[in-house]
Amino acid sequence: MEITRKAPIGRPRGFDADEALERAMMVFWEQGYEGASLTDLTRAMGITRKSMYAAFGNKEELFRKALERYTEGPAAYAARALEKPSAREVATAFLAGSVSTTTRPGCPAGCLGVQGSLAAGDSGRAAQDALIAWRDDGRARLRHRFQQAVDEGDLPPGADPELLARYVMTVANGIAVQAVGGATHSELQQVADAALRNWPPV
Amino acid sequence: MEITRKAPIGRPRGFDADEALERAMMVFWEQGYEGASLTDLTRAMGITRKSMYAAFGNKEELFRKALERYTEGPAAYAARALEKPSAREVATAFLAGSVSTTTRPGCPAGCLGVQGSLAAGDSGRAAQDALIAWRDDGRARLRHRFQQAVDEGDLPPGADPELLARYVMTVANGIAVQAVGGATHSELQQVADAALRNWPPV
DNA sequence: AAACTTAGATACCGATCGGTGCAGAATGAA
DNA sequence: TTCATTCTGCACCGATCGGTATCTAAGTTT
Repeated sequence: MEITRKAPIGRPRGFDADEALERAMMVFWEQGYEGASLTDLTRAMGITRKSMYAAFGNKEELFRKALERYTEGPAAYAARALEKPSAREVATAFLAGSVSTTTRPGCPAGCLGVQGSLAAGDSGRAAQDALIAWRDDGRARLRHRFQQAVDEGDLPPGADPELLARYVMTVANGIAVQAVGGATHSELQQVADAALRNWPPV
Repeated sequence: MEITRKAPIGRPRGFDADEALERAMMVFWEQGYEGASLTDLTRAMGITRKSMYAAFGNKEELFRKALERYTEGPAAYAARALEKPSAREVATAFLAGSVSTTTRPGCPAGCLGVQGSLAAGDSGRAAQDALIAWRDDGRARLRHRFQQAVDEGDLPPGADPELLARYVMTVANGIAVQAVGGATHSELQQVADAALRNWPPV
């Protein structure tokens, strides 16, 4: 029972799947799910349609994998923020990360988790639902973290973790919208600072 | 030189153009520019493609007219908010209006001015630009109003109208995103309250 | 070498996209 | 009535959509 599944017989893949997924993520980030055509995607990935289907399944699965990659890459600031020692630092790091990620040079403006999740035709409904679930998940993690802060006495007993999580997420979503409209890093960081000037907002 | 252009000869229009535009606005509101197909639009408007083209030009012009109608209808809260006597009331009314409009029963969730303006394929770029300009215009009006408040002594001399306008707009944009994700009126009103708990956020 | 799998290129599928052309009926002004 | 215009309805345009088929070439296993 040796585990010798090193190479699965046949000609090996001639492209770097991670690299290709990264490129696809950027296209989805900029154009959204419906706005990104297979022609756009495969051209950016440097592979043919057939190779894409063989490697990733179909457009929807490619999008889901791109979203995962986005979560672990550009959006990793969220997970890092949750590990900060105080609720104030969590909120501060979360918004600062959202500002940086939505205005990073060389990357599309805005947030992949927000792009294309607002309006959708029939073909984009599944992707839209996936993104709403993605944001809900992020909000739930913030809520749990703030609940923990209340339990630890870091936040006052009257603080409402649900409200605080929604508040932080709302500001972050607004920042993503502003970024697409051309707002700069420093402009949005000022907004983030203003949003947290009295924390918690009770 | 009499102005007798009452009826322009020929068979008169057999449908109410305002009513049709209202229906089109709702479709764009829900599905965005690219997500709304001509089939969706004309079915909702109750007219044929030909009639739509004769009355409104093309899809893009229809969208622009729908956006105007949105501004004067569901989004009229913005203009009303600007007339409030103090900056605090302006901000409060603006956010309350955005909460109500993005969660109004019988209307699509979210804001037409934000839907479909984040991600776009090639065919939606013009509409995307129009929406970004629309939001910029709203932000400029807020900025002027807050500048006036500073001039009048309603806001402290150190207050930054630019920042305040962007802050309010950012929260409103975030509220629109949250509404599409299913947030309720009361949840979002709590967020709006939290955002304005210390005003101005200096 | 045989078996197997993938790559690249190209053409194609049915469906839908935004937008038109056409036919025939309807309506009002001249 | 005559003429002009718009109505409805339907078929149609070229282009693009997501996805597939088919070919040959290439590389890695057994």
